[in-house]
Amino acid sequence: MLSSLSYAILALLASKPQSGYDISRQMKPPLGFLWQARHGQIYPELARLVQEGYVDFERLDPRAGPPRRVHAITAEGRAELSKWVAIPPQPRPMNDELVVKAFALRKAKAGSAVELLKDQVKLHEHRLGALEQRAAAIESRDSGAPDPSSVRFGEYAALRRAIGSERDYLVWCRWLQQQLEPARSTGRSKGRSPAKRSAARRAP
Amino acid sequence: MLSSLSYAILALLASKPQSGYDISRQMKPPLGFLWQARHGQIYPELARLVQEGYVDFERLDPRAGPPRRVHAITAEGRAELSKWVAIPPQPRPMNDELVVKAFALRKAKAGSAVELLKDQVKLHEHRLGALEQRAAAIESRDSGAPDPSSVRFGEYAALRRAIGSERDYLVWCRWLQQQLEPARSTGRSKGRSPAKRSAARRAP
DNA sequence: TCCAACTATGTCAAGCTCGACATAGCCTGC
DNA sequence: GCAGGCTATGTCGAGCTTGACATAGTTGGA
Repeated sequence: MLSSLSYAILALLASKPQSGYDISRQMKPPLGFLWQARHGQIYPELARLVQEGYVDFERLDPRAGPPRRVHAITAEGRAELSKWVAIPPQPRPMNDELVVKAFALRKAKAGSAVELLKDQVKLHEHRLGALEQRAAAIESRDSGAPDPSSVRFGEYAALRRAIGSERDYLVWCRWLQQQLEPARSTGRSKGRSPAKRSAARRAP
Repeated sequence: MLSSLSYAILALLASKPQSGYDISRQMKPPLGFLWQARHGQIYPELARLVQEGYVDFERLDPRAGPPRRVHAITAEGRAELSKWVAIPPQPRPMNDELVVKAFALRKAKAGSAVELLKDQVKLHEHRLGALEQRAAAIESRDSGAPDPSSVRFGEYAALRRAIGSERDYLVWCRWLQQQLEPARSTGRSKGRSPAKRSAARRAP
């Protein structure tokens, strides 16, 4: 049985032959949106896939720069991948430290929490922007969403998932900021009525 | 340096003294919404926290059932927790097999993919329902969202995050289903106009 | 009566992931 | 000239996580 990472590598190689370095760039956190991994994990996995016969490679010696190993998926690799695609996925927990910090917020000063949230919002806005740009590039090329039979459909579907996820994350961060702001202000909140405060906190 | 799991345990113990079993029930996948972990990871971590002095416990021997160890956070534990809450969180990648499968979808029959999505939707609808019920219970108790100073605020914030995440996941699953359905139908699609098909696929 | 499921705690091997270390040539700016 | 950054590949130890195995009393149904 191959690891999930192996299948992610096979999926990338099925879309286009490429080097381990190319793969690691696409999977590199925090911008990777298919499967995040570091090169330290990718190269050994790639070597294993070659050994098992699911992938082969060709050495390329460009004039400039170090030699590259361009990997391609084999017929066996394609068969293995399509078998795997049809079986139910294993859900992985999305354990997020920020959620734990929000849970334990009462133990901290509200000020540091707001600082922390601002940084998080900035980080996720950056990632969201990059993802949206990529999705927009595909949409302008295909005049909307690509057809499921298109080579670009897979990337587009993965992008939509990542974009939705980031937007939702930002919505939550901003909701949390809004909750904390009235409590933090030392002077300004005096002018605000309790009714207004309560309305701002009310769930939709 | 403690692990993220340790802080999640401390956060739970800060809200209420409880046994390792209680903690493992709250963290048990797939319903855990603060931090997911199995008991096999929780008990050793709890023992370590006791050894480090961040947690202590009391043996309780109920008439019925096996003896329980009710753990409580110490003053040192609270200090450690509030120090940690103020530092920036480490982002963990949300690697989802289903996204990889969607990426590699062209390699599979559309039929099995739709089957698979239906199962996923059912699973996530179930989790979403359970989370919404919990959130609703808190909202009815507090007539809306709890105040940030409330003991229930942390749980409510974590719940909102999990609920948003599930809803977003379901939106994506249904979008993907919609994309695949027209392509899968062998006879029914003949009556549908290409314009309609294209409009259904268009990005918002 | 026996089997299954739940409470309650614990251990452990195997596998996955991260971050650091290592090498080496090329290019750009100071 | 040289420091820093990029391309490009690889190794490795430490730590995190999973899933199975282990124990043992209680409750409820077939």
